[in-house]
Amino acid sequence: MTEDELPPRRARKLATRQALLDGALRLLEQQSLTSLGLREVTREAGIAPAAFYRHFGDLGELGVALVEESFGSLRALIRDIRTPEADTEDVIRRSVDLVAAHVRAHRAHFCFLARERYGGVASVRAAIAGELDSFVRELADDLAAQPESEGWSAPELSVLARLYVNVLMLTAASMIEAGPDDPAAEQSILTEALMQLRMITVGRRYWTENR
Amino acid sequence: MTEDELPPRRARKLATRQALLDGALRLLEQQSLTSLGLREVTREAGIAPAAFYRHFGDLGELGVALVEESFGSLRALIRDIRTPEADTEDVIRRSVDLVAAHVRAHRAHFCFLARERYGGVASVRAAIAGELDSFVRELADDLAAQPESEGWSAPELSVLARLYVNVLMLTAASMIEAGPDDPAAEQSILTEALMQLRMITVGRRYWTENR
DNA sequence: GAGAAGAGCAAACAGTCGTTCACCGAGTGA
DNA sequence: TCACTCGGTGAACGACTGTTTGCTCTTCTC
Repeated sequence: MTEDELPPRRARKLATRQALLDGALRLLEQQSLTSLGLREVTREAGIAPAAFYRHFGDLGELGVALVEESFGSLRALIRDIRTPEADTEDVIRRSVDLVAAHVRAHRAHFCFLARERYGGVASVRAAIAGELDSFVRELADDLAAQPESEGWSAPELSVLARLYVNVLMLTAASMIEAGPDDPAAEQSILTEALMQLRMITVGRRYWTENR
Repeated sequence: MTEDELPPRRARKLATRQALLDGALRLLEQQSLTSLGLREVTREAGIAPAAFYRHFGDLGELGVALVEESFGSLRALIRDIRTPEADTEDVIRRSVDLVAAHVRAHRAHFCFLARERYGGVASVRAAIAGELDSFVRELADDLAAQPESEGWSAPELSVLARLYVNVLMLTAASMIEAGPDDPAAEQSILTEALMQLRMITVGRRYWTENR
């Protein structure tokens, strides 16, 4: 096994930086980024207020860092969803299951993304939009590689991909809003998402002959 | 023509209440409800901080009132969209146009709704969700009355209606994010929304034979 | 026209806020 | 080993916060 691989100096700095991110994320489950206080965050992280400036110049910077962290864990989910060959129904079903599992495992991250996607900090909104765009592009590429996409133009595939992504993001947001302790509500949200994805996919199948 | 119809006492009270709502809405274009300050709002409305309590016990109460006001203007839009008989393509096109016009006319209201739909104040989130639910129910009823809905169950119609509503709400949110002075971006958002609605509608047409 | 009601005000309350500053002490690199 | 870098500290700053209190002055009610 390898050693820590990091000089203790940098390691400690990264650790308290992470403490700041974790503390902020915890607080952001109940409020929005614009209402977050610098002292509040440092209190939650267990450091002095002034130490904040050693890591971020601004609470907005911390917000952007949180976006990167959130999408970092999302990328694993995306990689799991992207399986080139499989029955369409299976892909849909597995996508919904994976999103559900991921929301359960990273509730705070999704809560943050849902809240700040149209929140009050422009730089954070832009960061989220950019990450979602690259997600949409990846999905559009995957869709393009499938035989069902014969006769589809690139813009059409992009629009379809965004529709899929939006449904999944709204599903995640609904799960967050339902709370973690309501399996019945969660189940109905997931079956609804399943049906919406199926409807869209039926539309996709007959699109070229009805466009 | 009729007189003011209102005792001057109540009229004045309603006027300053409206000034509070207007001022808050103006501030909420750049921040979120949880970060809104009571003094900030009263300053914007031109009254003393203490006078706030004559109208609302709480900033959350003001938020709920803003939800009602926002959906009040939305209801006019919904009534316009609901036209029993028309070609499906026409309905889609007209819906997108109406949403676009309504966003342009009531930008601040949509900005508020997009931001607080998953924002930090639970009572406001609940109020928005409730209004959206009743919107979904109305649309589902309209859809049920159409001949294309033969063979559809009530839950299926509800799911479809929610999908339509979500697309329209996300379209509005995208328009807000693009800003009022970018006609090119606005046009591409609207054509994307149009295509998404068409794809869903194709799915609807072939749903019963592919479900 | 007298008295009650109530919308709005200024002032004061104890807190909290973001930011700056000099300073400490442990890790770093020669 | 010695100078140095630098993450973290505690104190202090003025500004701003939500809420309460007692008070005006207009409007309503009888």
